[in-house]
Formats: sequence, structure tokens, C-alpha cells
Amino acid sequence: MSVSELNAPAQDYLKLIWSATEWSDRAITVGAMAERLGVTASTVSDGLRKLTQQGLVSHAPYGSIELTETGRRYALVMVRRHRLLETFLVNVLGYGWDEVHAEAEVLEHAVSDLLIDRIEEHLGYPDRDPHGDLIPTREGHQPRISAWQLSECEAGSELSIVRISDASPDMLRYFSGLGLSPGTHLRLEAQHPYADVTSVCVLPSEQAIDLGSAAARAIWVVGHTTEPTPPAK
Amino acid sequence: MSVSELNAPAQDYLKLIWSATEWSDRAITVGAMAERLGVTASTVSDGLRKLTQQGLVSHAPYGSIELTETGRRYALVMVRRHRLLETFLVNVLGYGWDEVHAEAEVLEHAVSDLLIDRIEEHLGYPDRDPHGDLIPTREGHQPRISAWQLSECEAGSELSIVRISDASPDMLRYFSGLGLSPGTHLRLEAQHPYADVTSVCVLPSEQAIDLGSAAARAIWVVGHTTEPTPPAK
DNA sequence: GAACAATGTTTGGTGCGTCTAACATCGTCT
DNA sequence: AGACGATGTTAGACGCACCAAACATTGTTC
Repeated sequence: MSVSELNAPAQDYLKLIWSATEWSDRAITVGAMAERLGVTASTVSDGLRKLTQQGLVSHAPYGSIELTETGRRYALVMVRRHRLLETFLVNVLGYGWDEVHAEAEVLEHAVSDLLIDRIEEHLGYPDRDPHGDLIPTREGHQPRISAWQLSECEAGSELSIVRISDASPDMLRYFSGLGLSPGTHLRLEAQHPYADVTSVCVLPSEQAIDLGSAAARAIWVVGHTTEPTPPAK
Repeated sequence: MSVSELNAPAQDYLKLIWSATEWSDRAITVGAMAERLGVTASTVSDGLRKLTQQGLVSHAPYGSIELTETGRRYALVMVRRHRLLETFLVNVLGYGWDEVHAEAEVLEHAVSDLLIDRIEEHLGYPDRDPHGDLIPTREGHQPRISAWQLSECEAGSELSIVRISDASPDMLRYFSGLGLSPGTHLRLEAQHPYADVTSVCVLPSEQAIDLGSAAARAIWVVGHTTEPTPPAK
């Protein structure tokens, strides 16, 4: 059996469950899945029951939603398809990076493994898609993501937030209120180690924000315009 | 409304009805459609009723199957998708011309009009796909070409293959192994109707080949040096 | 700890494409 | 012209994904 034999909704469920754990340690909920997929919670609940029966998801009623080893492998195939398709549409066919998502979302259910491998070869085995996300390998291995905590970076660099660790729900709400989320671009103005303050400037709005050390440790970034910013140490 | 809003079976029906009239003047039958699509006749009959209600097909019960003007336009969009995808897979991604059909058959239901236009642009607006079939334009215009099945031609003529119908991958591989593809020149040595064998000679290599009747029907030719060979009868 | 709000599951029902089997029509052969 | 085989249509049923609404559970708040 392979992921290609699953119907499109099942493929979407697997990909979504995996995606939720790429930047967060908290498993996704039924409600969140339903909202993301534009269906009702009952539909998702039903779908998860079937995936559990197929051994791809482990989910007891009212319990948490986890992928099994096979489910994770299948999910990574879907993520790989999506990201290679996006890269292909941008690099080869001249799409804007903001127009590729919907097209890739449809195509990922239609392409064969052979086609994806050929696309990868044609692109020269890229590491990342146009959004900066890492592309899983054919073997189902997801390369380690290299990102750094904002607290460890040097002043002056332009950065993209790739992850906000969610140790505290309060902190997440705090970031949300400041407009800081994965994908936000910012410039690191200054580190004030003794005051435990990190000063950043959100781009392109140029809004200045001072963050405490706990906050600066929760935000993970990569370099925005150039190569990933090397860690300070 | 556009052809993209139809479900995949409806798109297949339209394309198939159109394809039947590309190389023959006889309209297709319900039974033939069912066999080609791998479904039962009742399914096709039902589908045709719905397409008739939508004004894409004109078909009275037990009557002949014809496309309306809108139906023909939609069908040509699907043919265009299929042929541009095949060309793209061969020219850009290195597929063999005998392996592209199944992949294109799936993708044609998933691609957007924008993607097809970008592919066409990237290919440099080709006239023909790898099988020698003409690619309809974006405006839905399909140039008419006159060619004959090898099985219908007279011995002694020198011919060029312009098209190899892509029904069976096995047959395509067989032709590929013999060096027969669109553009190949050959001389028709003899027709042996009772043995169902057509003897040809590939030019300029002078390699002799005996083809069965199914093979001779799949190969479409025009006269090589002179005018198109008139059909035998 | 009881009540309540938020979240998740189950139930019953719809639309769609498909099938099998029964039925209708067409065309041909005697 | 009538009968019969081939072809096409209709009826009834099934699986599937989905939804709304009823129901169950969880977690939090007073």
C-alpha cells in the first residue's frame, strides 16, 4: 500500500496532522483540523476513525491525535509533493510565491511518485521551497531545520520568524497581539543582555517592539534576505 | 461556468466524444465509451443524460451522441490540457513518449488554465504532442489534419508517420522498440489482409517490419515525398 | 464539587458516481 | 413481418464524503 491509494481527504488529514507538529509540540485538535480544511468537526472525527482503523493515526475518542510511524511516512510524502510542486511552479513556470499554494494543493493529490522525483531532479534537488520550508527527501527523511533563537542572534540582521515555541499560552497570545507569528519579517535592532531586553522592528511596518528574554528565547528565526544568520556563539 | 467546474467523469466523457470524431466521422456509442472508460454502460448512459441537461451534449435516448458547441469547446480544453501535459512530460521532464499517457490522464483533471498556459509558454507554443497529435489553441481552435491509418494505405507508397494513437502503453513501447514514432519515414511493402499483416520498411535504414492489424490501425500516415496517399477504398 | 462552556462524537440524512439486474428499443435475419 | 440478439435505459442499492443536530465528554469556573 502507498499514500497514493488513499483518497484526497485522507491525504489532507495526514499532511495537516504532521504540519501541526512541524513548529509546535502540541498535537492538533479536531476543531482546528475542521477549520483548516473547511469541513465540520463531525467529518473530521469520522475521517480520523477511519485512519485509525487503517493504522495511520492513533486516536482514541476524545484523545489526542498522533501519527503512527506509517502515517508519518505518508504525511511526509504529501509534504514533499507539496513543497516540490511549489518550488517547481515558482522556479520553472514563473509563478509568484504567493500564488502557488492553491495550485499545489490540488496537484499534490494527482501526481505520481515518478513525476515528483523527476521534478526534484529537474530542480537540482533543492533543500527548501519558495516559502523557506524544508523539503523532505524521497526516503522520507526530513532534514534538520537550522534556525536560531532570537535571543542568540546579532543586532542588525534581518530575520524571518520560522517558529514560536509555545511553552506558555499567555505568551502566544502576547505575540499574537503584537503581530508576531511564523512568517513575520523583522530587523533585530539591539540586544541589551543586562536588561534582558531584545529590541526588534517589525517589517515592513517598522513598528518597534521590546521583548523580554523569555520571549526572545521563544522566537526562532532564520535570515530573511541573505543566508541564515549565524548564531552569536 | 467553465470546464474546470465539471467533475472528472464528465470531463472524460466530453473529451472521449470529441476524440472519437477526430479521426473518424462516426459518432461514438454508449458501449464504446463504457469500454474505454472502464465503467458499465448504465453509468455512461446516466452521465450522458446529465451532460445533455447541462447543454453540453445532445443525445436523445437511443439516439446518437453529439457535442453541442459549448461541449465541443470544453472538450477541446481537455484535449489541449492532455496534449500539452504529455509534451511537457516528454520535453522537459524526460519521460519516454510511451509512458506519458496515464500520468497526463490524471493531471488533466487537476491543472488550472493558468498552469496550462504557463506550460505552453515554457514549451514555446508547440504545434504537436509527442504522439504527433495537434494541440488545440487557447482559443479552442483545432487545425484539421488529413491522415490515414497505415492499415488503409496501398502498398508501394512512401509515407511519414504523423500520429500514433495512444490507447495502449504496451503498443507504444512496442513501436518505440521498433524505432517507429511520429516523423519516421517508411515504405509500405505489402498488405496481407487475410493474414492481418502489414509489411513496411523503415527508411532510410531499410529495416523490414511486419505489423499486425491492430498496430497498423494505430499508425497514421501521410504521403512522404508526394501528396497524401489516398485511402485504399 | 456542581454547573457550565467548550470540544468531540454519533446519528440520521443528502448528493454523487457507481454497479447489477430488469426492462426497452433498435436492427437484422429469416 | 415477426423474432431475436445486440445495444441502450431505468430502477434500486451501495459506498463514500459530507452536514446538521442531538448527544457525550472534558475542563474550567464559581
